[in-house]
Amino acid sequence: MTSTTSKTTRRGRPPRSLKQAADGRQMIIDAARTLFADEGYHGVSMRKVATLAGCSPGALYKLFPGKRQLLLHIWGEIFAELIALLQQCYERSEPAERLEAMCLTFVDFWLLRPDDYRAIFLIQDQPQAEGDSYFVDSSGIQQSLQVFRQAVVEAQKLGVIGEGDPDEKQNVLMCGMQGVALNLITIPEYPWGDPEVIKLATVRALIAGL
Amino acid sequence: MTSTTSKTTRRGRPPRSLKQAADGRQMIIDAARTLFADEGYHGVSMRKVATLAGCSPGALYKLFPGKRQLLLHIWGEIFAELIALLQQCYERSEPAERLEAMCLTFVDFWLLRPDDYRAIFLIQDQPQAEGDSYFVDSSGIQQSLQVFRQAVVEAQKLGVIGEGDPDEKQNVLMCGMQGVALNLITIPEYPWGDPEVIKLATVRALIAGL
DNA sequence: TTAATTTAGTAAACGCGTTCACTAAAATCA
DNA sequence: TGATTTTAGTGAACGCGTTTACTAAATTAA
Repeated sequence: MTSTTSKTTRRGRPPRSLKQAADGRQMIIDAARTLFADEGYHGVSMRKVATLAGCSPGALYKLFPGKRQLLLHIWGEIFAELIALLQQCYERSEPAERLEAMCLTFVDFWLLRPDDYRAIFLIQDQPQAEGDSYFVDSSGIQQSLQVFRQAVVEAQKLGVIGEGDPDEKQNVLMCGMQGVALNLITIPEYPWGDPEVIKLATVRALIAGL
Repeated sequence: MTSTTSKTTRRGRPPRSLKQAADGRQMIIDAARTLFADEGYHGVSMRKVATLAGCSPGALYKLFPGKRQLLLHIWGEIFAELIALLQQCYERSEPAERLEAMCLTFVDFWLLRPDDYRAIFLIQDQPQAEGDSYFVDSSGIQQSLQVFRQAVVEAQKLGVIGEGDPDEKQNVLMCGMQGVALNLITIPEYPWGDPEVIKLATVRALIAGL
């Protein structure tokens, strides 16, 4: 124990308050967003973000551990788009075909946005620090995917897919769908055949096999 | 027509002969291989390769359009390892479980080599030129995967998976397996649960649903 | 006040992939 | 023999992500 109350007055310059830090982060995110909207992914560089945010490149690293963690907040918007589409799909489809329709929507979403897909999944700078669940926590992916999760549960009730842990079923579906997107987008030279065919075949196989 | 015989004597310095170019490429590849063996992926930089090969960084771009196309030749060796494992797996397993065993081997291979996986699939510098099927052609992936293809065909004969285009079945399986690897490797923060569980669940779902 | 301590932020540097202006070399044409 | 043309190869440069040495600022302790 350093002290009983542990409120031994600190000695040097105080760090930014949480609010200050959050505000600073928001400034930077806004700058990045502007840059992204104007010039696309390739236009978002740490140097340009810093310039637009009115600070030095190094200063960004006081608030974000790296570029990836900064871009995360932009990716959140793209996921929001995906979720919105899934929601629409959920509402407009019949229960029996709902899961398949949503899965196809999921894959199509990425196939139509190969650049976004690459930027989100394919950019891994260095061996990421362990335990800092930055990605999922900060963008609330899990919660957003709840509509998908619900479709899984309902499909189970309808007997479209088997019983068992719905989280596991959902994960299997997501892995499979991302696999299709990954392969078609990053290895376009391989003779995958008609994208529609492999997309449909994969989704149906997964649903039939679950 | 510029000329009937079209063998109008060329005017300037002649370009490297095909053999010269191939030899030059081999020098560079060997340098890259050495660097890779000594220092891993992060040790392979165009500058260091050039130094080791005894030329300037710019010279590399006369023989390779970019780093990715240079690394391709190293990746070929990694694939060879994978193919060897698949071959072993084929020989050691019973026909009825062969396909599942090989699929699991496939996924495990990447899960045990996340750095290799990232280096091969996740590094996409710029929008790739269209039509230059560099990846598949140069490393002969398709031909190497024949043992897998054979397992698919045999599984069809045994009724383990359904009938239909075996290429399509193979593609679906590969997409699914890569999907598992991709997700577990690049989004480790997400609660995928036990890797073994999702791996097995995905492979079995695919096989059961095909 | 002054010294000590802690943080914020900057400017320069590092190594990177890649491009480009340029020089050197090797061939043909006059 | 030049003069010309085409390619090989170099070295400097660009912009990048990131790190680091340092300065400025803000606080407490003496």
